[in-house]
Amino acid sequence: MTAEHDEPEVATNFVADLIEAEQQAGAVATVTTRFPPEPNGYLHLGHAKAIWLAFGVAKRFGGVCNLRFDDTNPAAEEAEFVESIRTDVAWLGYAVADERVFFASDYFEQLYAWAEQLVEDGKAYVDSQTAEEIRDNRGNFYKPGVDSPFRDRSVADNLDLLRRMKAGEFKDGQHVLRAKIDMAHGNINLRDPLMYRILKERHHRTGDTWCIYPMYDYAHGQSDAIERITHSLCTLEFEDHRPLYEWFVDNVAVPAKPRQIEFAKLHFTFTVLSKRKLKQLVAENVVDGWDDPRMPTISGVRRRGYPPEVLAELCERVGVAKREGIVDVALLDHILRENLNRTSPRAMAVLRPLKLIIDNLPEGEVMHFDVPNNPGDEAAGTRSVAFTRELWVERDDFREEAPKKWFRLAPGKEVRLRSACLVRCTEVIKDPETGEVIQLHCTWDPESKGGRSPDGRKVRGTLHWVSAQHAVEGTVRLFDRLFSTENPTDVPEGGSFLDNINPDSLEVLTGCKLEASLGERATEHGWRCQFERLGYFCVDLDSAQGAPVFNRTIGLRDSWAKLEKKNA
RNA sequence: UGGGGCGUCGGCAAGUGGUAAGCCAUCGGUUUUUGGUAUCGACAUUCGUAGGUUCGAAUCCUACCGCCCCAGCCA
Repeated sequence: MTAEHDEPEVATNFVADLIEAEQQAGAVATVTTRFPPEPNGYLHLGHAKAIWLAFGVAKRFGGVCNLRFDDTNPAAEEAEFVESIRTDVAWLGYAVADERVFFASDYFEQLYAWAEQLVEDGKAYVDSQTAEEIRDNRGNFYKPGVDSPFRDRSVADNLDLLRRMKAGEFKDGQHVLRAKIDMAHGNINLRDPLMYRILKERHHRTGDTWCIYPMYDYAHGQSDAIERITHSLCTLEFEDHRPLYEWFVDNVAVPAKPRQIEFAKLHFTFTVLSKRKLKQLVAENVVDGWDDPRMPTISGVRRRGYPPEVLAELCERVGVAKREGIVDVALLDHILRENLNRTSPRAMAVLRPLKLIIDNLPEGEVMHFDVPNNPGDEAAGTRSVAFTRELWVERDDFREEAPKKWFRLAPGKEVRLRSACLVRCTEVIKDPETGEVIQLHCTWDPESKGGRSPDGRKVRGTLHWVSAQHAVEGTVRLFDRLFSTENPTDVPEGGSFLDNINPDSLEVLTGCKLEASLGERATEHGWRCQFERLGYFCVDLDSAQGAPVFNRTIGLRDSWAKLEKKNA
């Protein structure tokens, strides 16, 4: 047991390898990256990967990472999203200093000055075709584009027009500024891409100062250069934009030359991760908002009870590559459970209560048992739990006719009540009308206090329980995956991904019986624990004093359910 | 009929000329007062296919096949 503490291996990836190679090749500036969200929606698991990569790679090489809002389209963006994004990034564990938070809109003035320069250099022109004409003349995959009739305007005319565009003399769509590159280029992005469009739209930060706004391709690389970004990481669909990114950086007098590197997005089975679709789920009330615990948004998983470290661990294990793949959500589930098992204190709660009476225990007698808070972690200590004649146990833990390998309660069967004692079922009371089992009678073995088997007899079933007299009532929400098919977007002609919604993704249980200690947590929103034998839960935002509400983050692995299903 | 990418186990993913890591899933065993956890074992004679170079190829060459992205005044 000597110093075998190897630093936890940090998995490598092609981006890190690339930077390392650059550093070994010689003088490199401090690695600077950026996470550039557009403030037009909430962040989701896909963004978590981009954040983890951008911030992670910067940290790994002793550099920094900026948070830059790519707010070049006032028609879609709102300050509300700026706030939610900042909250989410911070929650993920990346404290971004205020002086590292930027906005593309901070650079509007500079970007415009460079645009005039490009015009003066004869490398940009004002096009006055209609949107439709521009589209038609752009050609397509098979047909080269056609030069705009305005392509050869004089520098003076272009400058004049551009200034008047900026001054607000024209209507939306009347003119655009385009880079003069090559209308016949195989890469359509280089067929004289638009740099500016007229948009008489109030911007969430610059207000009405501007009525022309730069397009992504023109703004992004230049913003990177201004911030001295060395490595501009983005997803694969921007690969064909790289030549354009480089064209601008080469033709504008920027102070530095950033490098764009693309990686594959994250995808999960049984999940949808596109802003458009997530927006649709919210808009059509399929879920209860962006932070619905079933949503794959950062705010959703936060409310669901995910610790932020789980997402970083996930990214670490999935890796970074250029291959577009779909990660099995089971991996996420596994990492989640692994974290929660290690960190969650245990408690007992009965979700679907059934009364159990111990006949040979006097009424009014209260015993207290010491229960470990985490059997895997002695340092977590123990707590005292009250035990009485009348208890609540889980309905699912009783079967009138025990199937093969059933270790739980059944007439005549003996089970262990966790940390308390052994009891044997002696009588089953049913509702004479409905036949429903409403109460169980048992006798306990006083020799088995603490749950030990006094004579070594095998008792394979162990049940969780709550003293009826001490129980606190609460609501528990059970979540299942939002979609019932592995690839929700794979739908037949005319179908919608909404057709694959799992109708049973939410189950709300009221009147659950919680161990007394749980009642004291009702206002500790986000507090996590394990309900023994059931899963990991956390206190929901809706929880209040006297009316606790718990969310099930994820269930425990259930090999009995699996066995039973297999035998069915 | 264009341009840009990608193809290694069911799913991720290492490997960059010396004879296929790891993780998840799956299956089986052990331990167990959570049918949980932990732990042990099984799981690619083969790297999209076909040729070629080489003593030796997932790695180099050639051809072919398959999949993804691009035709917003979105990012």
